[in-house]
Parts: sequence; C-alpha cells; structure tokens
Amino acid sequence: MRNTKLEGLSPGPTLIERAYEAILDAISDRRLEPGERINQEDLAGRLQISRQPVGQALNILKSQGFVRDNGRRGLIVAPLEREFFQSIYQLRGALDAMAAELAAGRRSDADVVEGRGLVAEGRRAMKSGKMEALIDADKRFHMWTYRVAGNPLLVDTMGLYWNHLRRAMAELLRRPSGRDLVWDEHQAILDAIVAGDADEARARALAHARDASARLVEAIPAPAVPASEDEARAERRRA
Amino acid sequence: MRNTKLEGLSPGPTLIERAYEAILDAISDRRLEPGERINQEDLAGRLQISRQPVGQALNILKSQGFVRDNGRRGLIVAPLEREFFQSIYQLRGALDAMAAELAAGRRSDADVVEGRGLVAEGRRAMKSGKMEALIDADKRFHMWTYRVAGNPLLVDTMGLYWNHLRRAMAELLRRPSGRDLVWDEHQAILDAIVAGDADEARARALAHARDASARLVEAIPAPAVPASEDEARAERRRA
DNA sequence: ATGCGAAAGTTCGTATACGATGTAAGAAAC
DNA sequence: GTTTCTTACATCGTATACGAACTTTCGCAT
Repeated sequence: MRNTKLEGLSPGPTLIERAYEAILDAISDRRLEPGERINQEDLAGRLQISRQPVGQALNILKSQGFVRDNGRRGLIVAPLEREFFQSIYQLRGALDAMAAELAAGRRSDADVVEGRGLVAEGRRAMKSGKMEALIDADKRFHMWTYRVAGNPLLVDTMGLYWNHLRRAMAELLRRPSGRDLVWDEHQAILDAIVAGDADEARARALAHARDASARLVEAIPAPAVPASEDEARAERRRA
Repeated sequence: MRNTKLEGLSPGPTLIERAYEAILDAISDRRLEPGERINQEDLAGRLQISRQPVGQALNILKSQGFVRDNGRRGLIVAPLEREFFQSIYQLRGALDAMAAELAAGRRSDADVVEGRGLVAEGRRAMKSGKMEALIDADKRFHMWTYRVAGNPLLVDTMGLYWNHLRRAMAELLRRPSGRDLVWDEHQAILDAIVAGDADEARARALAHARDASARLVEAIPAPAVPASEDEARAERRRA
C-alpha cells in the first residue's frame, strides 16, 4: 500500500533546498554565531556549490528572520534579542495552549504511545546531560502535540519558531536550574492530553510556556550582544 | 529629531523584493488564479526583468505557501483548499484572542482614535459595496489590533496569513449574507479594547474568528477546484 | 486510423559573467 | 604624523549561458 498514485515523483532536493537546510542548521545550533557576518562566496565554497543557490537560500532565511540585512554590507546572522524571543514565547503560549486543548480531544492510541515514549526519551536525555539531545527531545515533544492537534499549519509555523528557539536554548540549558521541572511540566501536559481533559491540557501548556519564557528571558543577556559592524571590522583588521 | 543615527541607509528595493510584492499582490487578489500554472519567463517578461529575480521571489513565495511545486512541471498558484483555510482560521482564532486581550491592556489614546476611524471606514466601505475596499478595511482593522497588542512578530505572521485569506475573501463577500454582522462584531471588539476589558475583548475576538471561519468554509467549494494538470494541458491545447 | 519512436520544444536549476556600490589600503600633501 | 585623495579590492544583485529532465509533436509502420 505504498504510493497508490505514483504520479508523485518529487524532483529531489535541489541545491537550494540543501543549502537552506545546511545553513539553517548551522544557524540554529550556533555554528554560525548570532551577529556574525555572512559571505555568500565563503558559504558557497564550503558547500562546494556556486553562489547562486546559496543566495537564494539566504533570501528565504531572510524572509524567515534568521538572517538580516546589514545595510549595504551584506547579511548577518540575526542577533539574539530579548524582545524577539518574548514575542515568540507570547505566540507560542497561545498556540501551545490551543494545540494541547485540541490534542486532548483527538489523541489516538498510537499517539498516546508515542507521547509517552517522547517523555521517557526526554527524561533519559536529561540524565545523560547531553545538551543537544535535551534540546532535541524538547522540540520533539512539542511537535508531537502540534501533530496530534491535527493542524498542519501549526506544525509548520511552530517548527520554524522552534528553530529560532533552539538558538537561545543552548544558553538556557547551560544552567541546570529547573531542568527537571521542564519534564515534569511536559509530563503534566501529556497526562492531561491522555486523559482527554482539554481544559487542564490548555492550562498546563500555557503555564509551561510562561515558565519557559521566564527562564529564557533571564538567560539572554539584556543588551543583546549586537556584534556590531565596528567589532566585525576590528576583527578583520586583526586577521 | 529625525534620524538621530543616520547610519541606516537602506539599499532600496531590489528587483527581487519588487517582484515578490508584485506577484504576491497578483496572487492575493486573484489576478493569478488558484491552481494556475506559473511560468518564470512569462512573469519576467511582464515585469520587464530577467528570470533571476523572479525565480528568487517565487522561492520565497513557495516557502510561504502561496505557490506550490507541481511535480517536475514547475509551480502552480496554491489552490484554494478548505482544510488549509480551516487551519488558518484555527490559528487566527487563538492569535486574535490573544491580540485583543493584550490590546485591551495597552491601547493608547491615539490607538483608540485610530481604531474608531478604522471601524467608521469599514462601515463606509460596506455601504459603498466595493469589495476591494471592504476586504482592505477588514484587514486593516485586524492589523490594528495586532499592532496595538505590541507584538511585532504577531504583526508579521498574521500579515502573511491575511494575504492568504484575501484570496478566499472575494468568494466570501460575494454573498452579502451577514456583511453588516462583520462590522458589528468589529465594533464589539473595539469597544471592549477601548474599555480595557481584556476578557471581553478576548471573547469577542474569538467569537468573531469562529463566525468568520464558518462563513468562509461554506463559501469555499467542497472539493476545492484543483485546476488539475489535465485541465491546464487542455487549456493550452485550446490556445 | 492507431500506436510507437525519435526529434524538437519547454522550462527549470545552476553556473558563470558583468556592473554597481561600498570598503580598505596606500600615496601624497600639509 | 595626520589627513585627504585615489586606486585597488570585496561583495552583492542581476543578466546571460548552459545542461538536464520532461512534454509534445510529427512521421512512420502496422
């Protein structure tokens, strides 16, 4: 029962798509630092392709807020700014609450199994202490709620936002304050969804988003490390 | 007191940006029909530029869901699909509710004046019967709530969604059923925001989104007019 | 007529080329 | 030694060129 209508041959990943993925990944896990200047030629060289697909990928990234115009001096990786992440968390609060509420009314048996697995995985990641795994498990749990909620647009939209959040997460999880708390809260959301208690699920999700927001906002240095043009210039002079 | 730090010279709209605006506009007001096939060369010719910036603009549009891959046969304007618009309205409900709630706690005197003006304008547009003006006024009122809510990301995100909605709106407003209702509901939201009653504002916004959703969903033909490849092919043959 | 196969035509992705604009470096004047 | 002018360099946006994959058309055989 696979490919019942096989007219659906996808044209395969183009260089643009691969460049997009590669660059977004690098930005998300901070191999490309916030505020760092971006050079098309350099990126193209590292990816072993021409500037063309790189430029197109960067344009998409720009429209999604991951990179930003830097006057006439090309692009920079979007700096980490408190207000921006507060904005994201505000939206996330509203959407997570909605997602949890919907999920409580729609979860299937398979969903429940998967959800429990994700929480277990998260707790394991927590014990392992590996930051990468922890961030990943966090995202995966929440993406699960969006999926179970049954709104594809929600999955796409929040998926993008989570790439933004990932950049700040590293900062956040560095301090172990309340790491356990996170997965207790996830557990509570899961339980409410499993129980089919929509109101409770909504309330728990909202509380979790608020807590996460508070934790994150204090983790981002207040004046937002702008990595200014002057700094960049100085750096170049040094080299 | 203008331009205190005048380092901010913007590089001016590039061809990519202008092409993006032009194409998005054409899609939004249905000069490019849902399901219609898109030809880079043709577009480039009409805009009097080369294929290059057109292709880049289309790539951004694709990432935003306004156009869609069509196998190996290039791109098509995204068809109007019931489920997609239901998804949008679901998100919009959550975000409009949040926006109204926040706006009720933050509106300034200037905001109030502007809001009243927008509602008045909307009622005028309604009487004039001009569809374009009506759709525009609708969007403008809601964008006002997002702005007053003070979350820039909300403005951007919903701004994009409204471009999607605009495509379906034409369909919707063709039937005058409950056209007056819309602006009564807007009035109620405005009043609650002006009064600073966050709970009431939230409730009104949520109700409005639900009503709008119901109206829209029944306005979109159920099987979504896919304007399939075969149709397109037939059309070409005719020409 | 109908089915098959080859050749021509479309259309896109990607590479390369070019020009404009801004930045950095070095020389000349004070 | 500092400042200003000029020349070289870097980098991006845009245009053009090319190749690959698919579609359509047209001729030929049945």
